[in-house]
Amino acid sequence: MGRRVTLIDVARHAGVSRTTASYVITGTGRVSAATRERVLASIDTLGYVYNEGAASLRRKGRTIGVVVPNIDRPFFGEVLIGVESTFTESGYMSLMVSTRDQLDQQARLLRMLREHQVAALAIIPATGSDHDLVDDLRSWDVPTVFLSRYIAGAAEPYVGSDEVRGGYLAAEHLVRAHRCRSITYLGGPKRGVARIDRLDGVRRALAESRSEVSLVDLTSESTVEAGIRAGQELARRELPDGIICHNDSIAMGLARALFDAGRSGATRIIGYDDVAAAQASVPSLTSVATNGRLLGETAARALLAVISGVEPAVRSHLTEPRLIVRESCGDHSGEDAPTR
Amino acid sequence: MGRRVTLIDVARHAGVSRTTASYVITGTGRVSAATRERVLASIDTLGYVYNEGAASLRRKGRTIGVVVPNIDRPFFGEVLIGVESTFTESGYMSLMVSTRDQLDQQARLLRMLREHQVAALAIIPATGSDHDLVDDLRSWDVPTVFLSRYIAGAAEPYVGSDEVRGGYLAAEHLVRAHRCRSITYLGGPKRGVARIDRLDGVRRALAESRSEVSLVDLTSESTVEAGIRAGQELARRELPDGIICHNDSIAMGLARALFDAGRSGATRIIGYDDVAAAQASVPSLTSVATNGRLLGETAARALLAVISGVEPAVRSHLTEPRLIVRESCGDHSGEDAPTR
DNA sequence: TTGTAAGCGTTATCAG
DNA sequence: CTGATAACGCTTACAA
Repeated sequence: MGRRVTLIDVARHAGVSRTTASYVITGTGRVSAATRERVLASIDTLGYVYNEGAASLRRKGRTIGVVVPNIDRPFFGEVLIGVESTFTESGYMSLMVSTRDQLDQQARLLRMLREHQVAALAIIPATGSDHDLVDDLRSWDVPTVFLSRYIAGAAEPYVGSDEVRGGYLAAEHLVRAHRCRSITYLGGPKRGVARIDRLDGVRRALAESRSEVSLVDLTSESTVEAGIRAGQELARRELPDGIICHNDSIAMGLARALFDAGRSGATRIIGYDDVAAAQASVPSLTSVATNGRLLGETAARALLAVISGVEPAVRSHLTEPRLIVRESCGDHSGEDAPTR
Repeated sequence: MGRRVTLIDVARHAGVSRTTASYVITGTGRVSAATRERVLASIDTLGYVYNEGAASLRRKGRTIGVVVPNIDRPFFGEVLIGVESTFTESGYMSLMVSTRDQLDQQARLLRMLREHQVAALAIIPATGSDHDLVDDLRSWDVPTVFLSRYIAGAAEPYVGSDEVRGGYLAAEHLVRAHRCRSITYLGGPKRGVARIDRLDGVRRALAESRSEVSLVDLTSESTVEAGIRAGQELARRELPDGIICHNDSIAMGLARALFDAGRSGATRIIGYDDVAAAQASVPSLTSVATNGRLLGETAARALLAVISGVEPAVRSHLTEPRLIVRESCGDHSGEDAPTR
């Protein structure tokens, strides 16, 4: 197990200076084709591998911090795919951490990322993150983008889907196509911005419809289990005409609970995110598609643009959600009056 | 925007040498309580942040490479949660990359990880990885563990669930509890080791049962869509008594397609991995639970043990899968003869 | 208990 | 086009 092969070894072996060797590796300086060949050959025979860490001591590093609440939530998984693939394609690596949606974890992990000198940061902030987080990141002074969740009242760069529009699309469909007169929004963290914005969109849609529509607002965790519990609860009372769920997991749990209660089809269900499983569920899930992967790619590209100096500051993007209509929101074959 | 604050600044400000400052930060040397306080105070007022990169130039680094085929497959997501949380708890950070299950991508990303001097490597190898990969990693000489997939014929450290046992459990249930006489194994990459092992277990179960049971072996992608297509195909012919799917996504797609064909309940379905959505699907999915999260934690711990010198070599682990019986494999209320 | 000094492997500046 | 030489920020014998 010999010593590590360093640039100096390569240089010696090729009969050039360290500088020249460095030039051919980074492609920076002007080097004659002949010497380049020689150096490349030496690298190969010596089995030299570039030391990114050492290099980062001088130039800017090539690792990027990626902060997510839960890697295993399907939607975040999609986002991560977009982020990671975009970065690695450009030669950057992603230091991914998952906060479990807890503020103390988030603080700890951000500190670690900082110590690792990440060149930029993409963050889906833990629910409850406030201006303290923004201040922290500002003082840190590294290009940052908020992804999928933003901090209320902070004008930081943000890439996400238009939540207001998403809520609007769902509610408008329930009211217009299905003549719903009572709607429940189910799930999500109480004060989450996504939730608030979507409810905003829902209310807007209700206001536009000229009929009286009642709106009930229920919070819950964003899991299948929570959806099941909520469904069991709801099934005991009179069901609303339509239920908009904070995500597809909740929606699937809800649908299952209603099925168990013998009330499948008794209300219209719309999910959110349109994850892969949505089309396979029975009934197949109508859902607001947000294209997490695209979101991730967009965020990554925005960061790369400022890292490479193309842009002076990170640009915000709001993507347009689409409503994917399937079976869970009721019959589309003809009229569809509420079956109260 | 001032210069970076370095250890030297801290030392000066606290009126000690760089060494002493370093000692209090790393907790390495013996420092008087008084000076420690002074240094800590200086760190705080100066806003010093430790430079992990610079430190790694001397001592071993604290980043670990994590290679996955697809971050967004639910099961891998679970595994990643386990890996990541275990590492960050011990102060290590995970450099995660996703190969899209392609060998060339995998090679490229491994090279990048190597240049980043990762202290260890956890890898779910891309399908088709062979001894070349093993050789590459061996020459690299960094503690490595194969996770969830191993390389056929290589005795490298491996943490995964007992696939043979998993296949056995599924088949045994179909044969014993449901008296199935024809079984199909559906999905997975043609020459994947998991697939081969599970089929092995299936055959073992069939051999143990004293009755003639036929086995059909169908490959497919591991997605919901592929499951749907396979289901449409299968529904056209005579269905087997039971179908064991390579994962839950396939199983859900399959169940949906059979439902659409009006043949729900016409066969018994068993999934694999027991992801969160399995319990919510209609019918709820019987599945072989592999506890991906535990797998990830185990692999991470095995690596940490050798990094920290507690163990001389990475230890392999095989975890025991469990069969979670739900509705999709048929009625358990009484007798259950095949309904041919 | 604290300080001195020699690296770690690369990049950047500035002459040749 | 090529080569010295000085950083970069930290760890770690070894000496005091």
